[in-house]
Amino acid sequence: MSRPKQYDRTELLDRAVELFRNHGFNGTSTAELVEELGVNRKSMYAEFGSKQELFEATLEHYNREHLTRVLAPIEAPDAGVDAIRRAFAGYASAGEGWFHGRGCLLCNTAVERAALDPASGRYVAAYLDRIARAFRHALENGRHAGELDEAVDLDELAAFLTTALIGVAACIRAQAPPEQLHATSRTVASLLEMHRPATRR
Amino acid sequence: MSRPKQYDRTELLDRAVELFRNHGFNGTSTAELVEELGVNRKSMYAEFGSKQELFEATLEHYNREHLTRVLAPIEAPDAGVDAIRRAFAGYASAGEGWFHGRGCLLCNTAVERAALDPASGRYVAAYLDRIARAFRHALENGRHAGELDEAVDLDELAAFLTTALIGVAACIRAQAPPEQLHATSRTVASLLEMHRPATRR
DNA sequence: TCTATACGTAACCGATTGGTTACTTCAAAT
DNA sequence: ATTTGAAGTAACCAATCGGTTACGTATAGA
Repeated sequence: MSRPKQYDRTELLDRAVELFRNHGFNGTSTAELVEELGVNRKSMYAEFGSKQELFEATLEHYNREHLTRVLAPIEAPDAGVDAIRRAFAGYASAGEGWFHGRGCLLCNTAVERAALDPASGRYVAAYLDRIARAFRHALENGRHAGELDEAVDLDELAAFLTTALIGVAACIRAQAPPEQLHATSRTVASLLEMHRPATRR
Repeated sequence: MSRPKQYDRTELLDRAVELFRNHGFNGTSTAELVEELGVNRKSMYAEFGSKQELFEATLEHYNREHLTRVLAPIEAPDAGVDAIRRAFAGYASAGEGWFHGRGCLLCNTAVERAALDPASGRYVAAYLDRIARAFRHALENGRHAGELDEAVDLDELAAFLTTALIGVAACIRAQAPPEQLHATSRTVASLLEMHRPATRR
């Protein structure tokens, strides 16, 4: 064979996540990518092809690695209503800390690129669908566990939770007051609580 | 005096709203602005100074004109709980039509620029505050009209509605399924309904 | 040790970026 | 009618954009 690669693709993608999340696609130049990824320009193009393809690989990586960790509580097989509640509380708290002003790469992409770039649009559509299905899954578990009234429309509630989660992510990116996010989390929790069957309350 | 202007500043700003809303700040070049505004490059710079200043003038214009119309129902002196309900229903419907894939300039700016550009950040913060105060105002009216339980924390509910509204705007921009937005609208309505005083229900 | 092969380096490419300069046009006040 | 001063025009600017080329380098297999 020949000289082995002196970089790790996964590490490069992790750094690309940081750049694209902070500055967006248009706001990140190839010069910045070369510098922050710590790789040579030629190697970067050899590995990813183009800025657009690097961006798509970054979205793919973010969805597979980062989002999987973030959504783990509600995607867990045994997730129930409480997982949803704790997830929102967790996101609200994250908005105060490290994520403040950063937000979620896929939510940022949803606003910056989805309507302009078909490839980004497909990733965003899959992202919204993944979230909605995760909520739907946790809500179904909750109903089976008797945490939700039979009259509740689970698809409708899952759609609402999806929009609310995007709202939280967008507001974290917008550097909204942390109290706004906590209030949102508490209100979502109270909504779920209101849907508990009366007999079990 | 001298030769009068051959353009109308307000018309220019309306066209700039379209461009910046559709392609974002970074995605809109000065060449596009010159062409779509239908004004000469020199005149554009004479009128606005720089792309950044034009963008800020556009945000100001959008907030003063467009948002004032959009928020009118909930900012109206006599707005109550029903105004909030109808506003969300209206936004959800708008997402199916002309706004689909466009969204709201200030919500888009919240995600694309707020964390990177202090001037944009200030406009976005004022925007979030305006929305929260509008909701708070309508909720107060609603309580006085006996539409809301005394136990409800109006600030908390207003903060939640603000996040939810940003979520709707972001999802419209992201070209989310229209049904998701209607489901969100209906769930928000049901939440408000649940807070009606029992004696009046 | 030699060689084939893919990696790393750096200079470079035309196109586009935001912004300016030198000049012409035109309408209002004299 | 003349003067005046800002509006309009178009060519132009350096800097940066995303991407490529030519060349030097290092390593695995022979």
